[in-house]
Amino acid sequence: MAKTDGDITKERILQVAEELFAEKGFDGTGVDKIAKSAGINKGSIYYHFKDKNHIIESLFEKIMDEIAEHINSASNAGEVDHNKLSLEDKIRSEIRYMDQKKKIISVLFMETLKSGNPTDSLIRCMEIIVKKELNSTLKIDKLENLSEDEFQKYMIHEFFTGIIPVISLITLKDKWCKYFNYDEDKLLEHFMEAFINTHIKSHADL
Amino acid sequence: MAKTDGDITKERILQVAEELFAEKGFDGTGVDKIAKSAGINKGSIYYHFKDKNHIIESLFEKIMDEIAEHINSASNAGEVDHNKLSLEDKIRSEIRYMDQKKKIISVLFMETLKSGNPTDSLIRCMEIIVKKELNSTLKIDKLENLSEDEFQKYMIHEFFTGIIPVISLITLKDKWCKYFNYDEDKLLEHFMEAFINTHIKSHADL
Amino acid sequence: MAKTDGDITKERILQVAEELFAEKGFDGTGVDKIAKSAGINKGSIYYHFKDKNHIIESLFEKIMDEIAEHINSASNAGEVDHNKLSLEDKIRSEIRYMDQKKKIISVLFMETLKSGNPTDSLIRCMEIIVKKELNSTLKIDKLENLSEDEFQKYMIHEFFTGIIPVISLITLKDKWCKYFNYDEDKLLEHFMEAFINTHIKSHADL
Amino acid sequence: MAKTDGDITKERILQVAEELFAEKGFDGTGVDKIAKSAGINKGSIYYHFKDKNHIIESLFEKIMDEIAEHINSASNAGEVDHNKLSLEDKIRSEIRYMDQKKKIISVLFMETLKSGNPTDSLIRCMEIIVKKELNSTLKIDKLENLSEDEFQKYMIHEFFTGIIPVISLITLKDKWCKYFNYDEDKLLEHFMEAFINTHIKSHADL
DNA sequence: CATGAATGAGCATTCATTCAT
DNA sequence: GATGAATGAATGCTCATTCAT
Repeated sequence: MAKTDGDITKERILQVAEELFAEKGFDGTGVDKIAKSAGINKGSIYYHFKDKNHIIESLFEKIMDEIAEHINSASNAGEVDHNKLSLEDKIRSEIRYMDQKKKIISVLFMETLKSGNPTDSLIRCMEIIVKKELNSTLKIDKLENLSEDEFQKYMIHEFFTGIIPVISLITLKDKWCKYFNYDEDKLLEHFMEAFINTHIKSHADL
Repeated sequence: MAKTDGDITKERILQVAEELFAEKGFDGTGVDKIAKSAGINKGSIYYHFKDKNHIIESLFEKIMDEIAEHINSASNAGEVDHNKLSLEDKIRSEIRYMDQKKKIISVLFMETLKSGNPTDSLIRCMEIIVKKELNSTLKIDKLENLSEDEFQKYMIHEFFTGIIPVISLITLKDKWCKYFNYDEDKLLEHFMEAFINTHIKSHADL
Repeated sequence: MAKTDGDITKERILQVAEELFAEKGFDGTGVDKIAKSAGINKGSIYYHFKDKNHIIESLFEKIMDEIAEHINSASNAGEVDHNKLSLEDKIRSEIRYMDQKKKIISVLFMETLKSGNPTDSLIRCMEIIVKKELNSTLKIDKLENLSEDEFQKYMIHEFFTGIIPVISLITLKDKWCKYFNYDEDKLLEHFMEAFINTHIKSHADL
Repeated sequence: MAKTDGDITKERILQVAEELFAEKGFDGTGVDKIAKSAGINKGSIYYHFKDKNHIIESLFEKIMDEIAEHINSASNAGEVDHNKLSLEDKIRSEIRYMDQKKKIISVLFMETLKSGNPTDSLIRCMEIIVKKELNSTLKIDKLENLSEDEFQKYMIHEFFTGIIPVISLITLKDKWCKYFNYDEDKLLEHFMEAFINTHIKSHADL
């Protein structure tokens, strides 16, 4: 299970690609640049990935696995630790977690916005989160017991008023702060207040 | 003031470019393709636009002007007509308006998500809307009377829990419906409910 | 015989083209740029000149006519005025004259250096000068009396050790002075000395 | 130290480029044509050279290195061999050497003639030769002992009445012979005579 | 005469991809 | 596993030229 040289190279490619895709977009990033930034030979990339698309697909799979794992570990590790946290702290903690993933989330977002692209990974990825969230929010044993409409109702609520504001915050905060010349911490505070007064408050009504 | 041949060509380029950028992204769209889709010669594009960037910039300027004008005309035309509408209807009407602009908004969104891009047009564009909204929401004569922090507080609230959910709805709804095989009208209904229960409700507290 | 608007435009085109060709070379200069620099419409150029080549050809004809005229007027106007000048002053005066034409001479030179170009205008142009010079140097009534070899002998002597050093001085002096950070007047003095000690001195032997 | 495939390709590019640049000039030669003439793919050129300018720069560096080496080897190999040659033979030998380099010298000349071009390679290149020549002509131990003006005096003399006639002969002789329908060998003889009667004779006075 | 607009071929350059070593 | 080298299609852009008005 030890990491081979190849594994290390592969990981470096993914790491660098994530960075560059977030900076310039998938189409705006050349394989050449990935290779150069990773300090490896361009041909090497094609040893590890069948083509450029395979790189972004791997990135998408990786983030989806990580999020799934994060969600499970959170609820497991939790019970004791996690439940002691206030709701606000939980949200802050989630935002902090998301912030670590902001690069790949930006990429996910950009690609999903392209209408001519079958990519729906942002939705697929966020579905994992929302389903989990729904699971803990609702006192229902099984999600499957919900009618499609009820499922969509919650899904849409969580996605558009919960997830989307958070990932927008994360992916846009740098530009926001630069544009308004505003402090990031203050932005986060105001966001928290707004988020609690909208999305979180609405949870009480469910 | 009559439209010259050149103006018509220029408009067709812009029109086609908007469509294609929304489909494949800015970097994913070749100037060749724009020309072919517009039924004109590639060189012609460079007669009207100094380079490819100039096309997207023109598109951004155009949407910003249109939105500014839309906002003004809405509040002016209003008083009688507009005020008769229920709040819900007003929101629906705004969503319908935004829906017409969804292509360029997608492009705006994608480009703003690229961290290595100075583009902040999405923010700049939405700032116009939020400022106007703030103006009518608050009973304050002048926005300038607000402290920077208070201004940011409202701005952040409106942007991340008001505007962002709406433009996400608009730009992602096609993929959402396809992914979940769900009806667009129903999606809209659920969104409306969620939006009212979160963002709109929070307005009462201001 | 009055200059029409068209004539003025044509002259401006030629003037600007000369400037730009000397700066960037014929191939390095776009018709677009000529038009822009001349402050006229690109199509206009094609009213006055059938194609880009026609511009440079006109330029070449013009300089050849001017030089022919200069040579005749010099020897005519002369006799009194001109003959009063010392040999050195005559050379200085010729160099000053050439200096006014340095742009077109540069172009002539560049184009003649291209082996794949039928252009031999530099040679043709300089032939005029050398023939004239020979005429006044030699006490022979008719150049035609010379055998081909004798003609070539003088021609080659005048061209390569007389004309060429002078036009090289003229076309390269700016770069020389910049490269060595040397004063132009001093360069001219040193050149004069060298020129007199080589080419001019050799005239005594003829 | 063995030549790799890449080195061979690179050399072929340089070789072909030199030929074509001399024929049509730098701006008149497309990268496409270089590739086709070299029998390689266009993209390959950009693997070996960062851009078109890099090709000409490499060519300039190469000739400068070669000339520097030629000059050193000439004076070293010499003493015995070389000094046995008559002055005339030495000149002929130098002309023959220059003739081998006439293509790149033409290019050097053309580019240096463009006023809008920082290129001063012709001067820089010839400086090497003149300095060396000065070293052997003058009985002075160190060039550095000369005042700037004295240095310039000799430099200008050698350059404009020595080097320039020679490289003009070399770069223009084909056109001269074609224009006058004259024999190349005879041209060379006449040039030699003229050159000896001007530049070489002047050396006696130094 | 001059202009705005267009055209298609050509330009330098970059792309994703392949493959022998 | 990794590298250097190559390939051909496509990129963004400029070119000389044309022509209706």
